[in-house]
Amino acid sequence: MPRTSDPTRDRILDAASCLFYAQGIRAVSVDAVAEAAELTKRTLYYHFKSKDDLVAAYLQSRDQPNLALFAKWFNAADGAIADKVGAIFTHLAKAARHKKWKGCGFLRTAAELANMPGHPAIKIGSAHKKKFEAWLADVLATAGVEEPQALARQIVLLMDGAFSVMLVHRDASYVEAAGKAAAALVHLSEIRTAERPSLSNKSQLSR
Amino acid sequence: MPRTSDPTRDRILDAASCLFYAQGIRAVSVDAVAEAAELTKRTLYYHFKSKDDLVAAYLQSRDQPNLALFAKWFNAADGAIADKVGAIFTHLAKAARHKKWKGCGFLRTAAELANMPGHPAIKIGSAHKKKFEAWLADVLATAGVEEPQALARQIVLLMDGAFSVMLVHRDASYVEAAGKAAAALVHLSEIRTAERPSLSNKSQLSR
DNA sequence: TTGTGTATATTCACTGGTTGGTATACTTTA
DNA sequence: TAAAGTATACCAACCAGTGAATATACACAA
Repeated sequence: MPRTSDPTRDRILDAASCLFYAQGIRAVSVDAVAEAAELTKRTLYYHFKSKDDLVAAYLQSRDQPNLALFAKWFNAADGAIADKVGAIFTHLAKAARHKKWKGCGFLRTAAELANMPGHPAIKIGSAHKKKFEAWLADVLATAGVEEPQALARQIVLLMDGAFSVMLVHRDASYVEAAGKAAAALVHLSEIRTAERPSLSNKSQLSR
Repeated sequence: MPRTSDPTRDRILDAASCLFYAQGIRAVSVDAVAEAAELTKRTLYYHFKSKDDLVAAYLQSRDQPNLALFAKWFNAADGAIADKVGAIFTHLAKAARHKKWKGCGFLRTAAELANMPGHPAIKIGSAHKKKFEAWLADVLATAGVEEPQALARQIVLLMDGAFSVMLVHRDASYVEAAGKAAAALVHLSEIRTAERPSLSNKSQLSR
């Protein structure tokens, strides 16, 4: 029976995460992961049944930490809902300026494995993105925004667009542009909400 | 002296485009390209000095056709500027429903080669995306929209976001959502333009 | 027309290295 | 002792790239 924590497995996963994110899936060999984890390939194959399995585990291990980070950025920000959404992009822009930043691991993996639609790693990526979109729709709904699900999807598109465009241009101002667009779309929803005669006008409408 | 058209080179490029787009860069071997082009690997290496060179040529060959396609979709659409921009997304959504569609080759290549920042293929991708953004800013400016460059960038972010998210979810409704967001942002710019007292109100403002 | 030189274009066979994955035996630990 | 975990050594297939020989095409001279 598997223990709840497995140090060796975690060490492999840490090494795999580092390498896969930095260099890509197919560019990193199982040998390279084993060497980085300071053990032999045979041991790695004792803990993971194949490379595909390892790749899936890599993305799975990034699921909760990533979601938690976005939530932290959102919750730590002051101001109206548009400002809190904007804060996510501001933090993202800062992270994107780091040399080691290489975009979104989920999107890059999906891009690389686009010819394997049923790959477990892509399913994990899909679930991750869905979770983020659902969380965003939830906080938007709580803030009383009109059509929170549609707005959340639009913001996700801007965010993932920024992730991807950055890989081509390496210019963090694209992330800021995405943040401005997101804030504008949030304001637009707030205006629509305020205009609706059946609802009392929201006090947090900043202008 | 090289001829203006080189059938053999073109045949290699066609085979490479097919395979690289369908399966990804590192997933396709030079042998596979040579076999698809019905010649030996050694002949391929006579026309291209390396695989990297071939990859760059592949993207270069997609530059103008892609831009022309977007321009065609835009020009063929009737209505206000927001509708013409929306038409690009509508056509994109239709294309995205095809089984063989695998997103944007430029973005996917950049995602796969993210660990090689100076790779010629990424530079070609960057130039391609810049060209599209500049073209979009130009048509927006011609339509009399406020801040055409900022708006063009936001639309590009939505479009590339749709390209990328589609690889994860395979759900064309994301493209439609991006189109709606783009149209909303265009309308927002038009409203701002109409509100500006120093400019006479534009006649093409549809509503 | 025929022969010859030359640059272009193509092929076969090969290299040295890497790949994902495994058969088997050894070591640790409960 | 028995199971879990690790290591050595190995495999067949594949990889990007190359050396040397060859085939083709065309210019020009005899």
